[in-house]
Amino acid sequence: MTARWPRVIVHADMDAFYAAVEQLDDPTLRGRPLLIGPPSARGVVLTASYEARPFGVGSAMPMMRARRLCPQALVVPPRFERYQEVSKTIMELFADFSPSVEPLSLDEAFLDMTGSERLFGAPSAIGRRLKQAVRDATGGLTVSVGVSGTKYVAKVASGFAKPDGLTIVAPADAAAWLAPQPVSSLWGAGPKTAERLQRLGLATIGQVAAADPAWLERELGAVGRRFAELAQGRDVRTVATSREARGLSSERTLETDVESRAEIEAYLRSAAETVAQRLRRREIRARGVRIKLKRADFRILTRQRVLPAPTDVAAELFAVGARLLGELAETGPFRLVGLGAFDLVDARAAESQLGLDVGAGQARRLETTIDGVRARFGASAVQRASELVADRGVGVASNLDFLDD
DNA sequence: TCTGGGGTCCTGATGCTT
DNA sequence: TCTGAAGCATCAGGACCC
Repeated sequence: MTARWPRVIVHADMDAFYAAVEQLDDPTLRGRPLLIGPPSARGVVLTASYEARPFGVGSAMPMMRARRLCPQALVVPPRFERYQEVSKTIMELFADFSPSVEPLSLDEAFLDMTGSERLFGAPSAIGRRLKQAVRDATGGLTVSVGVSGTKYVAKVASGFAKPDGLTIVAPADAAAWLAPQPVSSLWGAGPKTAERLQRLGLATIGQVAAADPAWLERELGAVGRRFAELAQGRDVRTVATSREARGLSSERTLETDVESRAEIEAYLRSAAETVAQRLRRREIRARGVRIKLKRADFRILTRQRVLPAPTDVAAELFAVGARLLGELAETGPFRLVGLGAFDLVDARAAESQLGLDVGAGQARRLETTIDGVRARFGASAVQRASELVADRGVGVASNLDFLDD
């Protein structure tokens, strides 16, 4: 019997999630190489099924290249609503195991299982039960699970024996277990940073652990200090059940590059509508707008501006976006156009700040019409009201009872 | 052999205020 | 009134993650 761990952190990561869901829903796809992703010429692979991976195909690979490497693979367009539905089932199941669940994406989450040994057994038993529960609840999907004393080690462990893996790393063994892993396994070390570490003579996590943390910080900045801690198996981050969104954006890679100002504006307008709708759905507003353009040579340009007042109105987001575009000296052609909102604030807090409370029953009290709203709250409120109408598919905007929800 | 979309965090430059 | 330092906010870009 091992000594009781100070913390028991589980990282659960579904195997080839999108592809696995497609194979679950359509038995004729089982055992076949699948590429989940848009069939467009400029798309990339979102997920490759395990049958496709031996051909050298993986996530983020350009679809055209993946199809050349694995011509027999079937390209399946993603069905995000379905993945969200399955994800909801899985996350609800995780909540039965622990009140402290932190979803990282549709297909992975951390669970803090500290203190649950009496109920679920030792860490290995927790892992086995979780895997079986996912299989039962989804009708056969597999999940890889890592269990350790910190988020970082649990995460590396879950990726250690994919697919359908279960890796347990006792906190006392964490540093030794991490030591032979490549530096690319460090959280926050992508290709660029891994290469920098290599140039510094550090190829494994053990070598990072043995390096002087002050030197690492001098060489790499804040990341260096973090790497030193992670490499020694130290990670004080807790499982966070809720996180406030910091920004929200919509962007699109175009089938062909665009140069005309009018065309770029049309894409900005559409992105502004998407962003505004999502802001309203979450009852938040943006205090800043950012536009993003990617040139044909892949150089990314961004321009941002802080707004005089928080907004969730598409027309206002677009107006600022168009102004930023107008101030830009670069002319394109551009392959991607996007618009984002940042510095998000709670809608009700923003409303009370502005005296623009059209959301909470006030509209009905006024027995309101659009003109009434305009007189009382100004044109921006009218604009917001009409966008709310559009959101809900209501044809006539004269009665604003629908605002009271 | 061509490179997505939606996010987060960090860094360095710059400008404003105290 | 001028100057410099410090602190802060803003901005643009880079890197990373799933």
